[in-house]
Formats: sequence, C-alpha cells, structure tokens
Amino acid sequence: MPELVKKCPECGGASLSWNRDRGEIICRDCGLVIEEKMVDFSQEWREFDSEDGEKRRRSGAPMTYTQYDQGLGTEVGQKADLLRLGGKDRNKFFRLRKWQYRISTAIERNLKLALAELKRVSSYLKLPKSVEEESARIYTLAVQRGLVRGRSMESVVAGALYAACRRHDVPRTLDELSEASGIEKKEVGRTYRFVTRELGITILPSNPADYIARFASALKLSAETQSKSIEILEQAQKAELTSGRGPTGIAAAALYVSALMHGEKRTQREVADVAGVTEVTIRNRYKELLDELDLESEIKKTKKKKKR
DNA sequence: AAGACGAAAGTGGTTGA
DNA sequence: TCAACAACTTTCGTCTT
Repeated sequence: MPELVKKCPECGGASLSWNRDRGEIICRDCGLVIEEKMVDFSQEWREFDSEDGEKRRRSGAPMTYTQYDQGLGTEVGQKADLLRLGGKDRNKFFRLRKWQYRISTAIERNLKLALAELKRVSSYLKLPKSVEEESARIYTLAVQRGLVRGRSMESVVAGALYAACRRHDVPRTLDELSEASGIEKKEVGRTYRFVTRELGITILPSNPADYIARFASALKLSAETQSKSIEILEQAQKAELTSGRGPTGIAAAALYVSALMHGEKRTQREVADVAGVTEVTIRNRYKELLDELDLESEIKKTKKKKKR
C-alpha cells in the first residue's frame, strides 16, 4: 500500500535520498524534505493506562541488536594466538573454542536468519534505524525466552516490528506489516500481542496524530491542511471522541475534514485507501466530528451553502 | 456518472461470567 | 469456554453534485 515517492514534487528531480535515522526523504536537487516524520507530539493522555510503573528501558548498553551477536562477537582465538600458547593453555584454548561453537549454534543461527528477514521487511517499510534496533531487541528477547517455538520465525519478526513501531510512535498499520512480511494480518496481530504480553512490554495506544504526516503526504495535502487536521484531532481527543476507536479511522476523518476546509478536497475513497479503512468508517468519524466540534462554519468558507 | 450518505448484515477480537 | 458486545467492514440502495 505505501505510495512510494519516486520524484520530487517540487523540481521533478529523481534523485532522492533517504535519511534512515531521521526518517526523511530529501530531494538532492532542491533540498526539499519530501517526507518526514512530524515532530514529537508529547505523549497523549489516554484513559486506560492502568498499568503501574512498568519500567521503561529507554537506554541500555551501546550494542546493536541488528547483528546476531549484537556487535560484540567473541572470536575465540586465531591461529596466530595459538603459536604463542604453551601446552596447558593450548588445551584450554580448544575447550573454549568448542564451547563457543556449541552455544552459538541454536539460538544464534536462528537470530541470524531472523534478523536478515527483519532487515528486509524494515527496509521495505522504510522504517528508521531506531525502530529496526528496537524490534531486533524484542526479537532477541523473544528467542531467548523460547517464544518462537510453535510460531513461524517470520511472524514473530513481524510482530516485533509492529511493536517497535508503536513504541517509537511511527506506527505502521497491521495491513502494511502484513503486506511487507507476507504474514497474514491476523497472525501478525496475534504474535504481536503474544510477544508483548510475554515480555511485559507496555505499549501505549497509538496516537492518530502519528499517522497524519504519512497519510497527508500520500494524498499530497498541504502543510496547512496537515496542521489543521492535527488541531482537529486535539479537539476530538478533548471531546473524548477518540478512545476506543481505531486511530487510523480518526486520522483519516480529520484529514478529510481539514482537506475540505482548505479547498483541497479529496474523495472519501481516496482518503480511505491511504488510511486503510473504508469510506463508511470515515463517514462515521466525520459525522461525529461535525456533531461534536464546531467545524461547520469553517467548512462554509469553501462551500457556498450548507444545510442543517 | 461519480461521489456522498446511511441502513443492514457480517466479521474478528475483547471482555466478563 | 461461551455469549454479549463494540468497532469496523461489506454490500447495496438512494440522494446530491
């Protein structure tokens, strides 16, 4: 589903570079930032976060989890070392080497494969490096706890990625994960839930605002429309319109409304497609927005008349 | 003719007994 | 484990532009 940008909308240049860490796509010709993840919106209040202080590990050792040995490989001995060792040490050397071999086989072999798959999916979805790291970490933990048993490696990878996306506020929908990984949507969701539960990872409900930038860009909407829709979202959250609803539906509706306001009309179908929901859902959310918020007057500016 | 709207029935997942 | 339930989807008919 992800509509990939191939050309710069500004100058038409085709040489785009992608900064993984910042999640931006930049035109090398005119410097336009075509797509970027919007600035952090401080974590939104939600009503059901009853989980008590699950400690969040924000920081950790400076290792990388995207390599199966976490970038800290231990090579037991090189030939060169061998020459310098005496008899006793030499035996020790062989013992250690054998050990190393034994340990590494099972888990690490699995990790090696899984992380390759993880990287593939991650780059397909153009996920920032930080998310890739996080999901690799999650996967590693999952393997160590034997959670992969009975599940396909790929589905656990997908679940880990999904979880990592959510934690980093760069949500991808289950549909996208499913498409990228070739795992059924149901299955991705299932393993996602299983893994997060087993590992005790708390995940905040995703915030509709996190989807706005991506959807807006796919629809080629202006920046004003984008920020307007974020305003709308904030109001909606105050009016308690958002809890329990699918975040993508709400984001889509907000975007739809603000597009109307700015005379950048998109059909419900177009918006529905990029958001991965149906028109009906947009209509429902849209109606709720109109009922609850005083948006009608603003829409009138671009429309001649409006009844009701 | 296409888009917007709404009703009705169906689906998959969560929750609570 | 099962039933009730909410959110969302699918489908389809009608109205609006």
